[in-house]
Amino acid sequence: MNFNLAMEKLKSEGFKRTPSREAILRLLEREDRYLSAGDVRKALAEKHPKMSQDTVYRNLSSFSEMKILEETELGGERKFRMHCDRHGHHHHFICMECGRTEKLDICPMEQVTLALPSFIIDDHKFEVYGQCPDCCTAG
Amino acid sequence: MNFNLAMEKLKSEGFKRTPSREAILRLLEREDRYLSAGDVRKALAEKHPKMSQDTVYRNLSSFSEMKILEETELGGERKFRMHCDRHGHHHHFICMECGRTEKLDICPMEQVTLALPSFIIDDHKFEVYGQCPDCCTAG
DNA sequence: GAGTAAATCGTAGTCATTCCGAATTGGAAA
DNA sequence: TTTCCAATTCGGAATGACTACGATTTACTC
Repeated sequence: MNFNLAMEKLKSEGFKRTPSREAILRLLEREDRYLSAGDVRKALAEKHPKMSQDTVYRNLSSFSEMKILEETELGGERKFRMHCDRHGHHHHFICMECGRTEKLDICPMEQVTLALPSFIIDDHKFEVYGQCPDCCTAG
Repeated sequence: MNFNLAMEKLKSEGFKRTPSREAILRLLEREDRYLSAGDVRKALAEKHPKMSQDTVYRNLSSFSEMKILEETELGGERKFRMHCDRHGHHHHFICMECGRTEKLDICPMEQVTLALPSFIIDDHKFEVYGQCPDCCTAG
């Protein structure tokens, strides 16, 4: 998803267009990796010094609920990135050095649903952690 | 892993046998599902009212480090369960109602390592969330 | 049984996140 | 364009999980 699509989605869901929301979404579009609320605040501190934490947290949660963002929980923090909606269902490799993500199309959920016939399955999480090629050589 | 094996492991790593550690490990053996530090404190409150949070957190972390426990992060909390060491590498289905877990032998990591030849892969997480058969009918 | 390092206690501190009342503002309606 | 109001934001306080730390107690060795 890109910035313009995200703004359309916001409008269609009855949300207002505010400078805070524009700045947060522009940042996430540019970074293309998982950022925490704190990361967002730091990155916007210069151009938006008065943006409160409440605003950052509330908007990130809203965006995540309406699927503009993808969300995960890592190292005791909630982290967010732009939703990859050009592709179907997918997961990510996450570089623990730089935060870079790599899309993975592999998902074993078909086998899981077959293996658990009497269970209701609502959700799942599949994430791979390590170092990306850039950080392998750098470290 | 069971209580006795866990106590052996503690001894072999030079840890002392204390009433706190016994109580925590007995509880986790009995429950056989993911518990948070808070869950542990509540469950032990009657018989061990003076056990401090420091003791609970420190011991859960130690046990996790030495692979007596398995650990995950769920709903903003660290959760722990006895390590399933009779079986090889595995993952879990986790019931969001009662916390019951079901072992999954399915894991797609071979395909992932093939798909990411120039990445260093250190770890991964694969969890499935939903309702177990008991909670399906109850809910 | 005495000595010592480990473990625990009680409490205070940290950090991410949420809550809340007051002030501001985007955007529809007049 | 101006008015208006619910949505949004701000600032700061509150919450909750987790960690840190000095003082005290305890498990284990000799």
